[in-house]
Amino acid sequence: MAKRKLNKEDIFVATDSLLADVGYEGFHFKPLAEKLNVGRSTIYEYYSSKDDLLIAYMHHIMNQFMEDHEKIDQTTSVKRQMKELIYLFIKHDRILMAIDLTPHVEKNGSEQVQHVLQQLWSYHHLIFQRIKNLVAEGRKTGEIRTDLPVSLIEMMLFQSISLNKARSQEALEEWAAAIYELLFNGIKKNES
Amino acid sequence: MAKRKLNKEDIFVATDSLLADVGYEGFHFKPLAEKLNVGRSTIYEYYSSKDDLLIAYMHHIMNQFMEDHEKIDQTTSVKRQMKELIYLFIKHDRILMAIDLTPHVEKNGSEQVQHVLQQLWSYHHLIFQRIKNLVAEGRKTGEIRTDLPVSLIEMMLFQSISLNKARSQEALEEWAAAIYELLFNGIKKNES
Amino acid sequence: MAKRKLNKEDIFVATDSLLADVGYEGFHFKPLAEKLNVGRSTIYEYYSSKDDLLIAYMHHIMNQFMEDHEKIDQTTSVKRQMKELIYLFIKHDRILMAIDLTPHVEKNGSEQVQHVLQQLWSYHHLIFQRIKNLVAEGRKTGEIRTDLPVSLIEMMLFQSISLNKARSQEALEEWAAAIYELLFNGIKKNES
Amino acid sequence: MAKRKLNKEDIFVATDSLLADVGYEGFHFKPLAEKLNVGRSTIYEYYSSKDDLLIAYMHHIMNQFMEDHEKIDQTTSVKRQMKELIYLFIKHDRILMAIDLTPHVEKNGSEQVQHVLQQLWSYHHLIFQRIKNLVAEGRKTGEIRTDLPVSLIEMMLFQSISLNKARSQEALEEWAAAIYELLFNGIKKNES
DNA sequence: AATGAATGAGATTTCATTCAT
DNA sequence: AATGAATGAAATCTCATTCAT
Repeated sequence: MAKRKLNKEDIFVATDSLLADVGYEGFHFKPLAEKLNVGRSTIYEYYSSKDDLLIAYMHHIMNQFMEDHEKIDQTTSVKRQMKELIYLFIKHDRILMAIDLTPHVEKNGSEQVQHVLQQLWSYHHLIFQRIKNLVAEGRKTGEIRTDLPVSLIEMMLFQSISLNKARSQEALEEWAAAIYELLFNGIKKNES
Repeated sequence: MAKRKLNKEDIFVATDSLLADVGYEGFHFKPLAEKLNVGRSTIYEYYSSKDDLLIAYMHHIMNQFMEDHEKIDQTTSVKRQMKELIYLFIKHDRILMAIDLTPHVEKNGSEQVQHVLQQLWSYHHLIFQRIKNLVAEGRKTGEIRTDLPVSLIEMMLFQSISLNKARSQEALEEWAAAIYELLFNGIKKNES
Repeated sequence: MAKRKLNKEDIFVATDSLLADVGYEGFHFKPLAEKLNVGRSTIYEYYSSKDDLLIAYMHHIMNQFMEDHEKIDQTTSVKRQMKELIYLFIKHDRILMAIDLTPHVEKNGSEQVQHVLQQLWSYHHLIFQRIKNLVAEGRKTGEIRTDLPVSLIEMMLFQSISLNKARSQEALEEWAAAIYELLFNGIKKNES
Repeated sequence: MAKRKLNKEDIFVATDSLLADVGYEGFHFKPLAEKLNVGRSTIYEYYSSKDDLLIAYMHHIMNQFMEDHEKIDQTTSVKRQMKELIYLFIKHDRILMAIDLTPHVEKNGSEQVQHVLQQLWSYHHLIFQRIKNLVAEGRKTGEIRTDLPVSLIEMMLFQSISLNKARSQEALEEWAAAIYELLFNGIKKNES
């Protein structure tokens, strides 16, 4: 086996960390290479362009989420499903970042890229659709108020993904539960 | 016979519109100059650099918010104050955009810039502090639940700024009210 | 009028000279900029990419040729027309170089470029078709031998473009006449 | 248990084919290695650089030609010799490609390379000289017209090498004969 | 002998900024 | 005050070549 320093997994980790630090702009191969302790051009041995890398990264993140997402039992109550969904959002907090990358990459329409983007978009759509359906169902079953704009509820749920800054791994579930609590029952103290 | 074409106010308007359209990346002097119908170099007569312009813009946005913000009557109930604060967030939805600019500008530490940034940061801090105080007070007065993490409540309130996409001007108040409703009473239907 | 050093005509001249020196590869913006005594990036103010410049150059060359080409009286004898055509080839010896550029540029299919390429190709085609027609007609009128492969005659005529290396301007006509003589009557001494 | 996969002959064949396909630019070690089914770096075991390989290739092509060339009987008539020479050009159509490589390699003056280039140049020169001598002799013996520029006749003969695109192997001789016919007797139909 | 991996040099391109008028 | 023109720094990408196994 020859000189082996790098692998795609390493690159994902560094990409993730760099993106989290500086966002899409500011995401250049120079700092990425520095993080990985390799020459800038080495990365091109693994991904033939910046877009290529980002697409692969997005795919990776999305897939991880979709895998977990499919495990949610769709036969239980809306409340229960929403609780789980929120938990997933918190656990996979990178999807928001990944989704935010889409518009930047969409520009260059190189064949292959377009195809993967299509799939990513369908995932994105699926996630949002999932929320929409849950809210609609919750309204029917009387679990969710009908006097609030649906779009607001949907957006609020979706936004909850981004409420995860700097959480410790263990506390994830509790944090997700708290978000659920807040969204469902509000912050007002109910007199008992 | 100097053509009086341009003034700082015009530049702010164009900056705001361009930033809203394309975000920080994509914000270049070429399109900005096109929007203003002047030569690219003309803008340098008013701001000595891109950072300079952005700093001034951020300052402008912040000031507008702070002005309104000071009008909030701090002697009324926490609920009332929070309602008004949310309304202000919705009305001044540009502050989030302005705040997001900070990390991009921070890079180069040119003396003057650093000073203005400091002030902007203090504003940012002040806004967040305001939320913190309200939440703390609400907890004391029993208006706000104590079984939810304070930081979550604070973040959720702060995030509400970004829930303003594509609202019509008239509907602002209703939208703000809905957000308030959601946050305070939750999305769960209460059996009456 | 502001600092004016450069114009598109200058760039064409330098492009022509550089292409003649080093061909398509070896044609880089660095030496071109040096020839023009400007910074490398300055050229981008005039042409937004290397392809862009080359396309414009090809267009320029082709147009010059087509202009002259249309002046040929198509009602005279095949011999006369061919003589004139050969003269044009010699005079516009750059078209061969321009045509040779086509395959290099064709790769990147940016919208606008494709369109201009189409036109260039139609010119190229037109030129070759012109030769084909003349040869066919000459065979009918008995001016041209029928015992030689048509394609060979066509190729030989077309190749004559490239026989122009380092001719002095004044001698062009004589040189063209000599080529015509050679092609028509051969190099063999006819015993009179 | 070393896999005996590669030898210089294989590399020549692949080089020839790749050069014919894509020309000098486009001639990279990556596609070459793919054609050979070896790793890119393996080629360096045989040639220490791209230039090295190309020089060797040119040498190879030239030698093949020179070998055949020496077989031409220099005591027969000019016409006969010229006919044979044209045939050789057609048969060894690769020399033109090889000669075209020269300017690309000349750039870097690594000692060894320069020496081989010198030799190649002498071959090139020798070929052209051969034509020159034949033409001069033909003029003396009255086989060739003296009213045409010598240089034109020489160039025309030399150019005939490139008239070989896509000929089938069997037809080579006939094609060469046709070229000879055209050059010697012209394309004009002689009234019998 | 063969090769996977890494890399540095150089080419293309973008854009904020300066300069001369 | 306004601007057309020029430019340098930095980013993306390619490829010949080297290195360690």
